[in-house]
Amino acid sequence: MSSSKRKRADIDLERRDDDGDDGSGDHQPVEAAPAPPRLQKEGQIKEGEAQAKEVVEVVVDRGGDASKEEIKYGTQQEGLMEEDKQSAAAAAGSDGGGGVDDEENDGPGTRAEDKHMVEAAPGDGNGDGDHDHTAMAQDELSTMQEEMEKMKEENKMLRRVVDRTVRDYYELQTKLAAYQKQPADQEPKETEVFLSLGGTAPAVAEAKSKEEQAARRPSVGSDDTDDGREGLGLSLSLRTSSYEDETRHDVVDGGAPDIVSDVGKARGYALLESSRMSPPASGDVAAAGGIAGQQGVNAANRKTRVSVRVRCQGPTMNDGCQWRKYGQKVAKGNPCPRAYYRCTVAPACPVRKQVQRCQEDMSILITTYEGTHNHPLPVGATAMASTATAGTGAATFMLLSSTSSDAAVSSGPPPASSSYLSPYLQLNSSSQYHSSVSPLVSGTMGGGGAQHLSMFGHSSALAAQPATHLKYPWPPNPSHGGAAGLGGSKRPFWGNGGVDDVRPTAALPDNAGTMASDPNQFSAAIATAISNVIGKDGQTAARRKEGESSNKWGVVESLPPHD
DNA sequence: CGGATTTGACCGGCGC
DNA sequence: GCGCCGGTCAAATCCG
Repeated sequence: MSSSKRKRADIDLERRDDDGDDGSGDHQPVEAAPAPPRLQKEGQIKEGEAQAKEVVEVVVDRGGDASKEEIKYGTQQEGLMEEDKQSAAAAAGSDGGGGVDDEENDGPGTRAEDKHMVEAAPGDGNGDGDHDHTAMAQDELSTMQEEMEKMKEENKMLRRVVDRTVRDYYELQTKLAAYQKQPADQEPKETEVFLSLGGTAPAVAEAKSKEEQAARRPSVGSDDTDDGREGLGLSLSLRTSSYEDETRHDVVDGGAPDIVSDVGKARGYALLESSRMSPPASGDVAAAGGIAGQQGVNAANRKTRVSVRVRCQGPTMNDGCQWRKYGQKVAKGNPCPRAYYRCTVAPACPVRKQVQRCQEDMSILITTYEGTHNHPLPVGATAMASTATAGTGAATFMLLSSTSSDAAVSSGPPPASSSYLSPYLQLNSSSQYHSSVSPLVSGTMGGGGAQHLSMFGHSSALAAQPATHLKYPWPPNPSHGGAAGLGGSKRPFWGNGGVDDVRPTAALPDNAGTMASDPNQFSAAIATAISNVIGKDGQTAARRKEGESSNKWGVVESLPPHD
């Protein structure tokens, strides 16, 4: 107070102390408030949008090393698309015939009902033409059955594809790790690995384009948008490129527009971009010693920056952490005010986040996390939140448990690249989690001490990792944690209720439908994983301008189920 | 009443 | 050196 002029970096901690005095920060935050209700005005999101398609695209650029990874989990154009179409067609057909009106569902299940309707309809009306009706009904019935059969087959096929994709994904990871090992001190050339499901080839294209530079064009949008909305798909792409290319993603700052445009087109995406600004001496970053929070000083310098774009209806994204708004400002280039939040889960948590909406698509929320949490994340924390942490190098590996088969994740050998740690992904639809993805992130802090952070952790996971001694406001049970569970009341912050779109649920490809149910989660998880992985890497680069800082961005785009 | 949010001012970094 | 701009502070206000 007296000395209002303190250097931010240094001050961070000081201030925190202050805060502590004032409000004894440890508690308030904890129980407090759900996401800030106010932003809602800005957002004005319609519910309808919330359900868009499920497209998840994760792009992680490891600028420092000039590598970029892109994972896209989304529109499975062909397969799913077709399915959708058929569904639609079927639905339409039945409607026409049976006059089903109330239920506009398009799922297969509905169809069955429709069928009945069809049969019934004739009956009620007139007694005449029973034969015809009957005949017709039977005819239709058989037709529908055929359709159903087809659909079933398609479903199988899709499932297979998904499985395959997942498998491929892991393989790629492994390969990637291998690549990483290769001496690439300086600027890795462009390594691109794309994994796509359902012929998401376009995704790749997009990825490239993106990389190409701000020229973020339609790729993303087009791809997803076009077909995306109708179907689900999953694609993953990994790429490594020299960071020069990516120097400019102003996304975070004024750049918003850039991405926005992108996103705008994409209509409904959630982008997760992660970048980290860290000093050239990347290596240290991690080593820096642990908890950034405590090392406030350095922390400032080695801040991890992760930007997440999510189509979110809520005022803010429910990332599982508790935030306190400390400022708001209108940044140049985007009329939408940018809100500044500080993590209040732990008294001295250095993590901050900026939330801003895309000017073009208000439904898209751009959340930028900065710093590393110095405390374990709430069970309900989302992957995104973790991202930040992970980025700092806290995360050594990530675990998305998945029941689903092949996903056999833990595959790859720890990636070894000097700074690169490969994530172990496991997609799991565990019973407890409502079949939600529960990624667990645990990281080793460079300092040698190992700290484990868990995002959506399983209780077990948490248990296993005694991380810090902080008291957590949230119950260890995943049951609560699952974002889903928190109904909205005022519970722990993450309780925001389903909040925004980020509802952990999705599971893997076990069933395309499931995936569809919430891709966001999945995407988020993936994004996190990726970012984590990448995050570890030494990143260098443009630490100066934030705009540029984006050397390495992880972008996750996720669209809610059908628009 | 306590805590969170709002909002204008201030500060420091960066580009010109 | 100046101005712009993003980020943060802190008093005032709002909310539960």
